[in-house]
Amino acid sequence: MNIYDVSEHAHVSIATVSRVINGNPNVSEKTRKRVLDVMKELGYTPNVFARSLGLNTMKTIGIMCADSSDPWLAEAIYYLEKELRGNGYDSILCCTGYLPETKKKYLELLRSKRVDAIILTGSHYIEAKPKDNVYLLEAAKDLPIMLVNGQLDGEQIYSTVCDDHAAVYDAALRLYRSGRSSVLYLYSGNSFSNLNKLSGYRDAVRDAGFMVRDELMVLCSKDLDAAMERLDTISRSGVYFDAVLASEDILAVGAVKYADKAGLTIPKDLSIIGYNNSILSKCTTPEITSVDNKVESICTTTVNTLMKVLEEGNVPGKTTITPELIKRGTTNF
Amino acid sequence: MNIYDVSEHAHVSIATVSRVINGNPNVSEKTRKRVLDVMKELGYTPNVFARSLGLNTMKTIGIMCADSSDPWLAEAIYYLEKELRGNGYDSILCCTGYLPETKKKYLELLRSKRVDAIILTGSHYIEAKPKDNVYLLEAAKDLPIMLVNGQLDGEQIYSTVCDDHAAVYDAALRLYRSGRSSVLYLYSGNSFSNLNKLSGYRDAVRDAGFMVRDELMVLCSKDLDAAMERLDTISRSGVYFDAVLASEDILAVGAVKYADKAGLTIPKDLSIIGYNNSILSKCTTPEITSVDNKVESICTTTVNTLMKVLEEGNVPGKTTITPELIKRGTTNF
DNA sequence: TTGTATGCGTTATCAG
DNA sequence: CTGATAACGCATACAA
Repeated sequence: MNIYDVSEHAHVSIATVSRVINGNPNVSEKTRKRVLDVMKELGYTPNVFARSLGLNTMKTIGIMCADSSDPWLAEAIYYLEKELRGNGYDSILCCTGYLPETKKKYLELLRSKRVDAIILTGSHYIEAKPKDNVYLLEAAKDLPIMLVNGQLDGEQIYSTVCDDHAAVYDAALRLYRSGRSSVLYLYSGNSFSNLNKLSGYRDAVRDAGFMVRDELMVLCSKDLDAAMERLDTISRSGVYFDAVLASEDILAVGAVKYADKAGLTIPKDLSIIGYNNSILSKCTTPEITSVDNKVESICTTTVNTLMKVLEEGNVPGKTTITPELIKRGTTNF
Repeated sequence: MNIYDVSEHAHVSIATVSRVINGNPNVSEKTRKRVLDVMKELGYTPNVFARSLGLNTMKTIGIMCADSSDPWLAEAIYYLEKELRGNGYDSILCCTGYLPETKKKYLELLRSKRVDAIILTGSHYIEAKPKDNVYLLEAAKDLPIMLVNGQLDGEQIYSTVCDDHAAVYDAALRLYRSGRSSVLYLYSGNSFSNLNKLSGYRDAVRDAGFMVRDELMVLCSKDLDAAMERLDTISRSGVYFDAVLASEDILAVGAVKYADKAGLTIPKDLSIIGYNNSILSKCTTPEITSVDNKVESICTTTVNTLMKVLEEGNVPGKTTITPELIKRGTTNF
């Protein structure tokens, strides 16, 4: 069942059939109707492979992420896919894990599939050392590279980021202003985004007139129990803190559980702020004040930018989205 | 940069280059090496579009789900993608939402992309009325249809399901055996899976020697606050219950919040069991006893089955996975 | 408005 | 072991 069959049945050439398929206006209404009828009658569907070969594109975007089951990434993927499909593009999903070599390997793989662009979802794709990002600059010579919550300067590389520094700065400052004297910052890694957040925390501590203390900046694996135990250990070791600011909601949940266990009242004895405004922040009692980093905005912006890029339009290399602090029960402001 | 360029540089025919690419053994070691060297030197990558056209397959599977940001579905997608990629297949993601028409539309869309098979993820794809599933039977004439946690009999349709009936039956019975007299069943819809669960609940109530009462089977939207308020309303209306069995963890979280609000002690005054054993079940205090329905097993089984199907192997149309009750703090057994 | 002819980059079937 | 050549199904430049 191909374009030839249709052309025969409709008594026209394949060129005309092709024109009908592609909505070319240079077809008389009469023949157009006849061809459409035949197509329906035969149940004809154009062969995308043949079309792709000629046009050298399949209208497909590669979406890379470390782990699509991570709540934030899952939500991002949801919006990206929806938005891309709305623009007539398919999405090939590719979960790369967190290892640099595999990220690189999968990027190559997607590239060999001739996708029209690649979206790197999440802040884990930008490494601290510039040389570790060279492969992205290299790839961007062939196709547009879109960064969701990550930033890198380069030709054909487009970043849409949430202003994490400002968000954490603001959150920390509010804690101090509400009477807290010792805000512990709990974070889960050294990604681009995490480094920004940490720097926001540092600046806030200084601007609030306090000392930045190493023992109050705590690295911890992205796990509820780990966070809880970490805080417990720190407290027992004699370090005092009356607020926890976390780089992820799950760590903030850990903080709530720690408070429960230690018999602390929230927010009186311990204030807590999470990050991402995910469903997790609503599962605890009290519910967790959390930074909403606007996944949906970031993703729709990314896709809109990409569409403009693919239409050869001129677009900025970086767009910044402003986060918002959602106040709930773990803070007293 | 194509196979002709390589053939010229290597002084062989394109047939030989093609043989090298595809690992055909009928090539002398010497020429193979020469060709490989040239390919590397030129940075040649085979054009997947041309290859697809010839072979009439792109080694790509369509993954449909209602909403990839739903935690259970997100996890399923993660495992499916990983497993498929391990077998050399790409995954095209397609979020269809919950409306029958759009599900149908997107199925057709994926079909027109000539994917090698379609995986329907989640129990929302099987409708109660047989006629509403006819389109799946129709599609299955062209390609394998895999159901993840849904069941439908038909040629080229393969189901991998969790025994939800048994899981809920078992959970409810344990509640009664632990001294509960009035177990409220809270559920969020009438999908295939939900109907199975409900029937498991009913059977357990009877087998425990109690009456099945309509007011204890409560339909509620899949939302934390909705669940909490629903329970509150029911309780105020004079209906007594000392246990809540939920069809989703999020509803169980709502039950925990209800207990907090109503001043009930968990599990003494109110026992709670959730479903899915998701991260949500660990966020509350106490943590929620929940049914683990083995997402990973279901997904790897699905992909393994699919691979056998694509190799023309003989495989069963239905595989059942046994769930497991994970005991935590919201029950006293 | 319609038709003819050609190219897109492979794979696979033959013949050597 | 290697090479020539015909599909694969479509889009499009050019001709009519």
